[in-house]
Amino acid sequence: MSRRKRAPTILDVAEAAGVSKSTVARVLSNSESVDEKTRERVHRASKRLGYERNRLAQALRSGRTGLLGMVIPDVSNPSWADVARGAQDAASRENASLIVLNSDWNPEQEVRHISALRQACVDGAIINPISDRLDSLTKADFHAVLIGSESERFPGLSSVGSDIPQGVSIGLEYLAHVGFTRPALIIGEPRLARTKFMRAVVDHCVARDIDPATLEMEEGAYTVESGKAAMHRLLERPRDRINCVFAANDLMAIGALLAVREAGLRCPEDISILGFDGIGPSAYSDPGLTTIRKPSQELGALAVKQLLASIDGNRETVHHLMSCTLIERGSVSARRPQLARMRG
Amino acid sequence: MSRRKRAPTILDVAEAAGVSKSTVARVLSNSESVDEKTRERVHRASKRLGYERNRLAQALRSGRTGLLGMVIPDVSNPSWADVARGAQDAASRENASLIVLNSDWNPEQEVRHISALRQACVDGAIINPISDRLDSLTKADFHAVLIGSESERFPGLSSVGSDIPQGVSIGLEYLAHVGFTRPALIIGEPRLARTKFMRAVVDHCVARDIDPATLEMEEGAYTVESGKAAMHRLLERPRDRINCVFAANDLMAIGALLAVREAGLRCPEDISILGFDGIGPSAYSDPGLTTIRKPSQELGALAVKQLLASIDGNRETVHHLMSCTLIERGSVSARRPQLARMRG
DNA sequence: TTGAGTTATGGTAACGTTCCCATATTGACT
DNA sequence: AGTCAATATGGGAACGTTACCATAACTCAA
Repeated sequence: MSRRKRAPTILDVAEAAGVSKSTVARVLSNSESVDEKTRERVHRASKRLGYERNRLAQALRSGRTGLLGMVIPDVSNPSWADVARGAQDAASRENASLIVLNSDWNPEQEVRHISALRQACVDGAIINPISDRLDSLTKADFHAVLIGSESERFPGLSSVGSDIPQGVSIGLEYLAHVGFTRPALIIGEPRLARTKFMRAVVDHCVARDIDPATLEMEEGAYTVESGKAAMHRLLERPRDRINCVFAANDLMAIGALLAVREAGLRCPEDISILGFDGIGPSAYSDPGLTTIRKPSQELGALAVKQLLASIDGNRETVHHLMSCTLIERGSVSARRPQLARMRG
Repeated sequence: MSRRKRAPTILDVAEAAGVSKSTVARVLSNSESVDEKTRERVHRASKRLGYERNRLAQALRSGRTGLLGMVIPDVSNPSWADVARGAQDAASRENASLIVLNSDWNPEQEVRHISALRQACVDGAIINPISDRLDSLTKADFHAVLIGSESERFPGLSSVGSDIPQGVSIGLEYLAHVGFTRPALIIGEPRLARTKFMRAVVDHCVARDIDPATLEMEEGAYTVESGKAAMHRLLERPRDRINCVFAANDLMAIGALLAVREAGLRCPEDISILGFDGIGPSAYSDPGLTTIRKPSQELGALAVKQLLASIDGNRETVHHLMSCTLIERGSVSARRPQLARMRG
C-alpha cells in the first residue's frame, strides 16, 4: 500500500525480480556481466511494473542530462527554421532533447541564453555566434559546436557550416554558363558572412580574367525590404549594365524580384535573379526563385551529431563544411543570344 | 584542495558563510524566516564562490524540472514557427526551458514524442493533437495544454486557439464590404479545422440570406501545390462566377495566386484572393497577400502561461480563443462598380 | 522567574540513480 | 587439494538539493 500511487523505482523492480538494485541497474545500463536468466527476469519484472528510468536521478549521479541547447537568431526566420528542424530530429533520434533559444541577433541576449542553458544543466550547446566575447564557452569544460558563417572567428571550437565559397562558385559558374559573366551583386551587411561571399566572388573573377571592381554592387541587410531597395538602386544605373543579379540570400532575392516588377520589368526576360539559401518560400515566388541551396537541415543534424561526439569524449576540434547545390527554377533564363552578341 | 575543480555546492557556501546548508537553502529559495544579516552574508559568500544552484538535484528533490515540452507538426512550416517562437520566448522569460518536437502530422510519431517528453521529466507539455487517442494525457497527472483547431476534440483538457469563426467572419465581411458577397472557397482536408471554417461560412451566409450551397468550392491540402491545383479547377468553371477566392490558409492562397497568373489572369484586377493565417511569406508575394492574421506568437506565449499556471496547481480547465485581425495588402481590390452592376 | 509563543538555525532523512568495493560462486590449472 | 582468475551479485556511499523535525534564542506577559 506504500507504493500505491508513486511511480515504481529501481528498488521495486529489484524486489519484484528478487535481486538487488545493483543488479537491476546493471541490466538497465546493459553493461558488465550479468547472468542471462537474471537479466531476463529483471526485464520481465520491469515491464510488468511499468517501470521507467528516472532521468533526473540518473543525470544527478552520472552528470549527463541528455539535454542539448541551441542558440540561433530566430526560429521563425525560414533560414533558421530548417536548421532547428534538422537538429531537433537528430537529437530526438539519439534520444536527447533540444532546447532552442532565440538571440534575435542580439549579443547580450545570446550570452544570457548561454548562461541559462548552462543553468539548465545541458550537456552542451550548438551556437550561432553573434557576440565576439564568447569566453564563457571557451573557458569552462562546456561542450559547444558553432554553426554558421561567423563560427570561423572561433577556430578553437568545433563548427559546422555551409561551404559558401563552393556555393558562390556554383552560382557564378551557372550564371556564366547561361551567358551572364558579370552579374550585379546584392550583398549583405559588413560581417564575416559578407566577407566570405565577396572573397569567393573575387576568386572566381580573377580566375577568369574579370575585374571584380567592374561588377555592379549594392548592399542590403538580408531582408526582403532591404533587397527590394537595393534592387531599386541598381535599376537607377545604366539599364544595359543590369541584366542579372546574384543576391547573397533568398530574402533579398525575393525583394529584388518585387522591385523588378515594380519597375515594370519582367523576370527573367529582362532581368535574371539568383538567390542563395534555398528557403522554403523561395519556391512560392513568381517565377520560382532559382537559388543555391544550403543544406540547412542536414547542417543542424550534423551539428547535433558532432556535439554528441564531443560530449562522448571526442576531444579533437573539427570544422565541417557542407556543400551547396543549385536549385533551378524560373528566375534565371539564358541570356538572349542576339542581345549577348549586341553587347559582347 | 578537495573542491579545487568541482563546482561549488550549497555546502561550500554554507561553510564560507559560517552557517548550515539548511540556512543557505532557505536563503536561496528566499522563503521562511531568516535573519537579514545572515541572508546578506550568505548572498555574499554565494557570489564570491560563483555558486550556481544545481537544477538537477533541485528537480530530483522537489519534483519540478522547469522543463516544458511542445509537440507541433513542423517547426519549419511558417504557420508553426511563429507559435514555437512565441512559446520559446515566454518559457525563457519564466525561466523554464522548452523542448520542441515535430510530429509531421503523424499520430504515431506524436505519441512517441509525448512519451519521450514524459521520460525527459518535463513538468508539462503543449500539444497540437493529431491522434484521436491521447489517453496517455488525460489519464495520468500529466499537465497538458492543447493548441490549434483540433483541441476541441478533448474538452477535458485546457486549450488555447485562434477564434476561427471570428476570423472567417472578419474576412467575409471585408470581402462583402469591397463588393464580393459570394466568394469562391478553397477549403482544406476534411478535419475539424475545415468543419469549423465551413460552419462559420454557413453562419455568415444564412445571416445574410445567401444560400451557402451556391458558393463555388474546391478542396486542397493546406499546401501551395494543392492550392494551385484547386484554383485551376475553379478556373475551369464559368468564368463570371469566379472573381474572388477565400482560401482556408495562406499557403493555399499563395498557390491560388500562382494559378491565377499561370492562367494569364491578374490578381487583384481579375480575381481577388484572401488568405488565412498571416504567415511571414504572405508578405512577399506579388501582390502582397491580403489575409486574416492568426495571433500565432501570442498563442504560443499564452499556451506556455496557461501550462505554467496548471503546473502551479491551477486545477480548472479553460479554453482560450484569441482574435484574428485583417491584414490588408494588395491581393483584394474593390470589385469594379460597372462589373458589379452588370452582374448584380 | 517561568512559561508560552515566536523566530532563527541546525541536523538528518529523503529523492532515485550510478559507482565502487566487497563477497560469493564457479571453473580451471598447477 | 589449493590457488587464481573470471563471473555474478550485493551493500553501501555518493550526487546536491529540499522537507521536516528538533532545538536554541529571544520576546513578552503573567
